This record gives sequence, structure tokens and C-alpha cells, in this order.
Amino acid sequence: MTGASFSELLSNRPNAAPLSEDTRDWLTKIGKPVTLLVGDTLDLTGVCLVAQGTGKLWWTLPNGAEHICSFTRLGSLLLGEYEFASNLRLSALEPMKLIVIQPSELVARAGCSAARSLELIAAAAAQITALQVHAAMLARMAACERVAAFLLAPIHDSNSDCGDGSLIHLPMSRAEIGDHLGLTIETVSRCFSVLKSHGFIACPARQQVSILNRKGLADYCERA
Amino acid sequence: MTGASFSELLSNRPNAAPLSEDTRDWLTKIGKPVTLLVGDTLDLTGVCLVAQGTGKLWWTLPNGAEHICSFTRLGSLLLGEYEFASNLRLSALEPMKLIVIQPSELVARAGCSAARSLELIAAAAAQITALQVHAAMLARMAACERVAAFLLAPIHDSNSDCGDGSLIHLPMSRAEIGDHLGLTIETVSRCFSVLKSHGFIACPARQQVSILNRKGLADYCERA
DNA sequence: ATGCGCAGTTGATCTTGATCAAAGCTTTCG
DNA sequence: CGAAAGCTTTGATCAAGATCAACTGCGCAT
Repeated sequence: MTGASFSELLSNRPNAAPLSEDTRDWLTKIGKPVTLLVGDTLDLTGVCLVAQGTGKLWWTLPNGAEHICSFTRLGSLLLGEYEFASNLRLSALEPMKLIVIQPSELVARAGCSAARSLELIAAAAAQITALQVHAAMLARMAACERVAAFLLAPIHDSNSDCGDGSLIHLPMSRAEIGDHLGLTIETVSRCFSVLKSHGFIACPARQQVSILNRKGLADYCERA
Repeated sequence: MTGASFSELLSNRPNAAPLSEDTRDWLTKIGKPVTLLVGDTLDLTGVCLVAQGTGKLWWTLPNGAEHICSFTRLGSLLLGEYEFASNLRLSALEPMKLIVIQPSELVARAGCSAARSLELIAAAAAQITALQVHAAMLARMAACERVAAFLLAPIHDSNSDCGDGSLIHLPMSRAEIGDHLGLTIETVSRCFSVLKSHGFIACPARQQVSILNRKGLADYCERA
């Protein structure tokens, strides 16, 4: 028997937490605003809400290599630093606006709102699911399939209609895509070429990808 | 520059959530007890607290292969199913006792206890960190290093002193270890042989591993 | 006790992706 | 406009791990 399709699971990959307007406002009020320019890096020391721009969440491995845990997008709630010192850093790939909330503030100001806290739990649970899917992808999918899945991730859909012909802006380099997917620059590039040769995508310009056949891309992922 | 050591990060890998006695009692009260025999499988439909035994948390990939997200241990709080239907299943590797809590119950019964909710958030954040480390491991570490890291994971330390000479009981098969680490049965077996030949471990009996040189194992992981 | 069956180990070969190397493009800056 | 630097792409080779296959050893049941 087979399980849920990857594309189905991937579409549940919002590290953009499904927070309500109310909770976003609340977090914005109790947190401190931070602005990052492209290339700026912030050592995360607490929970962080992304109010604008795309960034990469990464840490340095013992051997000095960089591993990108995830790319953030508008609305992402970064919870990984809630209480551990895992050396996570956030670097801006586009100009970013953040709200940084110290966990202690979260506790002190939560007051009596259980509903609000439970919304945060739901957001965290969504991230757990997303990370489980990502781990399965790293463990099981071939290189090109990972790249295909990466292109289908909703993180890219912010400004597009998500259908065939939609144009995706990729603010990250091939190296960064590789660092996220566990591949080298060269392999990522070759995978793009393969997906192009299948007619699934086109690369009209640097950092831009056009999805020519979304269904084809999705099916391609399913082989894993 | 190099980041935190893997073994350091791995030691932060409690999918055993650091829940307080009070919160565990509360969850036990609002949840429903479930008993699993070895081999029994439960479709997870909510949050789940592990009160006894070890299990595997897994789902089926589109191609029919099994991917094991994690092995649970005493005290694990399984949150991944909080609101998504990601087809996660829990199978018992040892006799298990569980407390299954419906998310709706969690909301309805949380009452006014913000502190309690925030403790759940902390538990979720710990899992997020653990999953990020696991993803980095899958993306970057070589086969033998992954197996070494797996043996060092605190999940195995329940009944041992954690020092050199400590004996670990592994209730899972080579195939299951491979399904968790993204490796085949054969590769896992070969890695065990390599670690034995280095004098890091010994396998006195089926499903048992003796850690002869914990420091050596840890250093071995750091090469990644 | 004998034999069957399964988990684990070991060996040989093949494939995928990493590594090493070189050549195109783009963007930037003088 | 032109040179330089940085991405990206493509090619050739190599190595780690998958795959295919055989064998070992232990547990269990007849």
C-alpha cells in the first residue's frame, strides 16, 4: 500500500505558520522589531516572526560546512530557538523585517490566553510535520526529485498563481539550494538541466524559474 | 569557523519532551489510555504521550517504502499529528502504554493555564531542534557516521549509565535503523562492522550493543 | 535432534552523486 | 566599453553506497 503523495505532503509544508491576525499582532506588540539588509546575519536567541522578506535559517556543522535548515517566508514563525542553544542563524536573502520575541516575554505576557498558546502549538506542530517530510525527502529521494520537490514547495508561491506558467523568484543561489537539499552546486545545476529537458520548467532569467508543467513535476517527485 | 559539535547537538535530541510531572499528569487525565503489543500499529490522530515502551513513528512513502521519522521512548510527546493528516503511524517495538489526546480536548481543557501551554510549546520547540539536527545528519553525514550518531542518541540511554562499557538494548532491526537513517540493511550492517573494527562498540548478543569507547564514537561523528 | 526460516553478515558489481576541472554567462565596477 | 569576479553549466573521473547474491548463525517448531 502507498501513503499520501509527496506533493500533497509538501503542500502541508508551511513553515509559514498559520497564525491568526490577532496572534500576529500580539507577537508584534510583545517582540522587538529588527531589520536586516541582504546578507545581514542574525544570531537567533528567541522566537522570531518574519514580517517581510525571505531568509535562510542555517547553522555551521562541526567540519565548517553550512547546513540550511529552511528558507523562511512571510509569516514564518521560527521556534527552533525557543530554549536550546543550537547555534541557529538567520541570514537575509532579501531585505527582511523581523519580530524577535524572547521566550521569557512569551511566558510573562501570555496572560490567560490559552487559545493563543494553543495556536502557537499548532504552528509548532505544523513545523514538526514539515520537518518530518523534509527528513524523509533527504533520506529517500534522488537528487532531481529533491530539486523538483523544492520547486513545488509553497514557500515559492507567494506572488504567483501556482498554476502552469507561473513564474517563481528564487532569491537563493544554487549553492544554497544544495546546502538545503544535501547536494552539491554541480548536482543542483544538473538537476535543473534535467527538469528543463523534461519540459517541466524553464529558466528565463537568473533566479527565476517558470513552472511549465506542475503536474509533471509532482509526478516526478512521487517516484520516491 | 566551526559550530557546535554533533554529539552536543545530538544530546539535545529528546523527542522525550522535558515535561513536568504536573503536565504529564494533566495530559494523562484528559487523554485516553491505549495499550499496544509488540507489532501493534496505531494510526495517530492526535497528540500522544508515551507512558511505556519504545515504538517507531513512521509513514509510507508514495512508492510504498517505509520511512521511520523517529523512535519514541518513555516520555516522548508526539505532536506531529496535532492538526495535519500526514498519515503517521506508531508501531510498538516493545509493549507500549500510550495516552492519546485529541487536539480539541487540549483546547477545551487547557482552561486558563498559560504556563502549561507554554510548556507544550517548549516541548514542541525541542522537537523542532531535534528534527533539524536529524535533517542535517541525513543531508551531510556519511553512512557510518550516521550509525555512530544513532548509537549515541539519548533515546538508547534509558537503562544504562551512558559511560564506556554501557550496554544498549536496540529493540529495532537493522532494516528499521536503515529506514530511519536513510540507509539499506546491508550498509547498516557494514557500518556496525566498521565501528566494531575500530573498537568503538561490541555486539555481545542480538539487539544488544556495548559502547566500548564513547569518546571515540563521538569524535567519529564530528568529521561531518 | 533435525530442519526450516529469518535476521544479519559478507562479497561482487553497478549506479548515483561527489569531486576535480574547465568553459560560459552575468553582473559589477573602473 | 571592457575587464574582473562570481555564478552557473557542462564534462571527466572517482568513490560511497545501493543492489544483487550467497552464506552464516541463531531461534523455533515439528
